[in-house]
Amino acid sequence: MIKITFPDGTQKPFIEGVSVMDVAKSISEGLARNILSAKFNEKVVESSTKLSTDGAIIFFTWNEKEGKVAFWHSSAHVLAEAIMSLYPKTKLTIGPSIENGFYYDADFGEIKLSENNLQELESKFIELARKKSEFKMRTSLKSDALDYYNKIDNEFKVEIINDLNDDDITFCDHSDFTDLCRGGHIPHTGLIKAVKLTSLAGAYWRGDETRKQLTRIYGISFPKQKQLTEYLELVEEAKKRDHRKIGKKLELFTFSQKVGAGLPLWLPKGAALRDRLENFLKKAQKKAGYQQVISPHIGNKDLYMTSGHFQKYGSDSFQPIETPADGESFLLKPMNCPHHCEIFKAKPWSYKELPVRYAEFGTVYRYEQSGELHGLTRVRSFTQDDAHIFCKPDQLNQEFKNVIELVLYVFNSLGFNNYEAQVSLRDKNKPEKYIGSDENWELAESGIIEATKEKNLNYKVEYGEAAFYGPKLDFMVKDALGRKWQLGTIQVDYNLPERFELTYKGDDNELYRPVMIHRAPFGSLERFVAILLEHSEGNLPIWLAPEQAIVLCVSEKHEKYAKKVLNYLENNEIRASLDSRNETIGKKIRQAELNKIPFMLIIGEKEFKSNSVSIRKHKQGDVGSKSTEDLISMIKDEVDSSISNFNV
RNA sequence: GCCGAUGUAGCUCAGCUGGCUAGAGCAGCUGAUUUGUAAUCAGCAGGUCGUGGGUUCGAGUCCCUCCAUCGGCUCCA
Repeated sequence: MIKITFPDGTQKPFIEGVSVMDVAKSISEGLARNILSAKFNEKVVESSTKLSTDGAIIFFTWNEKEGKVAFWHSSAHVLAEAIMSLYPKTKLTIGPSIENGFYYDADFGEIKLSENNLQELESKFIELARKKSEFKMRTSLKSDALDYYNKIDNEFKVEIINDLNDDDITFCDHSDFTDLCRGGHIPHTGLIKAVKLTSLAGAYWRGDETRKQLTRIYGISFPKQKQLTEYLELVEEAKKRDHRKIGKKLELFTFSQKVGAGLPLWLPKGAALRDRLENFLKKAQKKAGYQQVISPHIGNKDLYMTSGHFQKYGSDSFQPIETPADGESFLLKPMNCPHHCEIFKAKPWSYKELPVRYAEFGTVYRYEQSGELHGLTRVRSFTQDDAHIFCKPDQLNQEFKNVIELVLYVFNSLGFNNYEAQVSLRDKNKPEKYIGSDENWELAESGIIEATKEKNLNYKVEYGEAAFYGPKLDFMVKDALGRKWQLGTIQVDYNLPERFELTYKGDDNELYRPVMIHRAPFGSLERFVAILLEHSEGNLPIWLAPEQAIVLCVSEKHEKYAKKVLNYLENNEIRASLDSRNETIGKKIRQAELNKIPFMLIIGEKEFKSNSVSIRKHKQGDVGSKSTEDLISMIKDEVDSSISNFNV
């Protein structure tokens, strides 16, 4: 007999060799029907796994993440089976579960798959799933596994197996299909009731651009048809939050083929919105001791040779601008730091004057790959809310923490509560990707980690994500479709000060090297506005809203009084407009609602006579009428309470 | 840059297997109406069908080039 402990602490004896599924059945038939995955002593097991020792068991259903992982991973197996049955010459590679669904990467050889083929794959998938084939794990010798894949000429699987350290290789069989696999499956294929193969994409083998491009099929599956329908509806809903749509509708920005891909054009309302964001940050930065500087949009190539950016990015970037003079060339500014370094160099510094904090809303230009452009989130011209702090090494920790404070203030003020903090360090195996000494890197990395810990930030570490001159603390936020984007960033840099030979004089009359912090709470205005629009669905906080109020008159007869009200609003610095068109009040309201204007002020005979306005709030409807004075204070109160102040 | 898809009026879309002067709704303009909390009615105007080439008696429709956009991959100072 073995003793099995359940999550609630109870223990039950079982005959040695009892299967995970049998244990589940002993609790209830219902659980047994719903179980998708299980862990025994912290290890993922199959439902068919036979247990032979004492231990703790946890079952997972669709409601748990682990259940979904097993479900989607198993779905990838069925997809692979469907692929092999329709395209027998395909070489399978890998097929993991992902955040929302799963994919399988395969080499289809000469066959060019298009989205039309997904339909038949989907039908085949369902046909195979309905067979209710059990997933069974099987162990094989490494040499046998290699023989098998060499025989069917699958160099990808051979490579995977060769990279495995284990002597025993595991396979997962279901029906007549087998695949190299680590394990973690649902009991049988029949549990997969609904599947949608969502898209087709090219993906490089092992994510390496220089290696073979495979065909990736993305899909998502569910235990119930209804869940699939709901999921697809959710995706449709999310698409409505797309900043590209909202931005167009609200007339914030546009693109022009003639101007060029990835070069956003800000329309008046969008430009004004940016202006408000800039002023908001400028105000906080002033309090935090930053000084605004301004640098040109181009810089001599030598500047970027000194910084190292040209060597690193020169060939993949906008090419230098040549002048009539011999050997003179300029680069479009791809970042502001070198300029700020030169600003710092404009005069000698005493340790008493540090830290120096230079801020600039600097527009930069980067030649992003054509396939990478994406609305406002990935563009070729964007404005960073950039600043560089030059400080003494012993000031670094405090300065870094102050910057975290500022970033969090920005995020909180704009309602980004679901950010992810990421410490991006270098990949020590690829020293060629970075500049500077190991010693400087160690200092910078430990500096970031220390300060981040002291601020009690929850963070995860990513290796190989650092900038080439230093490590970063990035703040990642998801868009409407769950894609992660880096917004705020704080970087510690010991290297550029060295390359630019920046110095300050210490109390011992010796010259010292300052440390540099690069930071941008928004990241870029473009990306920030994009994510802000997706999060708010275009319903911006009222202090940011392009239009805070609109006066709607019931008929043209009331235009004169309406103008008076508008005037009054404008004199009180409320952004407002008047809709006095010859249209019904219903239509004007509808349009104001669609334009997401927070306050709609309706004016007709009644209001004219009583010298009042009838107030309707966006998404809320009629909230009664008020005198114009009360209206102003009501709006002002709401504006004031929608923005918080930065306290140092 | 790579894989796949898409591109028709300012916007959202229709246009079957190639066949008369390319359609609709919204927006716009003109007129009627003077309106009370999410679309008043009528008329008018608006399109080199992304671009360039090709096949054909004939191309929005088929083929190729390029451009742009969308979903991914790679990249992201």
